Amino acid sequence: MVLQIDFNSDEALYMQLRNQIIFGIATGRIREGDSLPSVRQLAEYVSINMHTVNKAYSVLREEGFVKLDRRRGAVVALESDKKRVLEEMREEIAVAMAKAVCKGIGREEVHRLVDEMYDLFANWEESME
Amino acid sequence: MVLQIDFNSDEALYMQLRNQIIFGIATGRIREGDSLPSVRQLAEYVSINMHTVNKAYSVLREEGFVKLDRRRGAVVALESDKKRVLEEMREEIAVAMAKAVCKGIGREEVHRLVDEMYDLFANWEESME
DNA sequence: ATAACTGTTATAGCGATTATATAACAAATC
DNA sequence: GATTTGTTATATAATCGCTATAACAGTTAT
Repeated sequence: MVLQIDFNSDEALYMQLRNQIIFGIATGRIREGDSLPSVRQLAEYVSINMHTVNKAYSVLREEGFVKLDRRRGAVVALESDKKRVLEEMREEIAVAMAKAVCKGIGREEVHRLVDEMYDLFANWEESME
Repeated sequence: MVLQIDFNSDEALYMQLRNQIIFGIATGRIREGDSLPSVRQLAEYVSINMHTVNKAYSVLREEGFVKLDRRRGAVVALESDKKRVLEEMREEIAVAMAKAVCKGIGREEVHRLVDEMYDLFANWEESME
C-alpha cells in the first residue's frame, strides 16, 4: 500500500492519511482483517509525527473503519451502521449538491459523476494494478 | 432569507455563512441579481464580526457565486465554468463515495440519496415555503 | 526474565487559522 | 456634506495542527 503525504496541501496531514486509507480499503488494496502499520512505523515511513498518525487512526476508529487493539494495532474492521453512514454522507454531499443546482449541473450529469467515482473504487482491480 | 449561526459548531463561522448562502441560492430564496446585505449589516444581524462576513463573501466570489461591487455590495452572479465545477465536485464527493463502497452502500442507494438531496434544493418551492 | 515492541497519555512549544476589535481610506449615495 | 459602501491595515486572543519528549502498561519474542 502506497501512502504519500503532500506537505504543501492545505488539507491536514491526519486527514490526508485518513482519506488515503479509506481509498485503500474501498479499492481493496487493504482488506478487512489486515493490520495497519504501527503508529511509529507509519510515522517514520511518511516522515511525520507519531501523534499525527495516531489522530488519523482515531478518526478511522470513530468512523467505524478500524478497531484499535493493543496487540495487533489498528485492524481493518468495517462496522456498517447504514443509517449512520447515510446520515454522514448526506452532510458530506449536501454542499456539493447545492452547488450543482446553483451552477446548472443537471441531475444526469451528477449521476454520471457519482457513477464514475463509485466505479473507480468498486472496480479498482479491473481497471488498475 | 433566514441566516443562522451555530456558535457551538466546529465548522468555521465564515464557512457556515458560505454554505447557507449557497443553500439559499440553490433553493431560489436568493436569486441571481439579488444583493446580499452589506458586510456590516449582516455582521450585526448574525452577531459576528464584519471581517468574518467579508471572508465568507470573498470565498463566494472566488467560487463564482457573487460579484463584489463597491456600489451594490455582494451581488449574486452565477458564473458557471462547468469543467471547473465538476472538478470541484469530484474532489468534494470522492471520500463520500469511497466510504459508501467500504460500508457496502450500493450504487442504487447512493443514487437515491443524491436524488433526494438534489431535489431538496431544485424543487424547494414545491415542497416548502 | 529480559528486551523490544505495542497503544496510550501527558506536557510543552510553535505556527497557522479563526475570530474579534479598532481604525482609517476612497468611492458611491443620499 | 454626511452616510454608507467595500477595502485595507494592525493588534490581540483562542483554537487547531503538528511536532518533540517522555513515560507507562500491556504484549510479544528471544
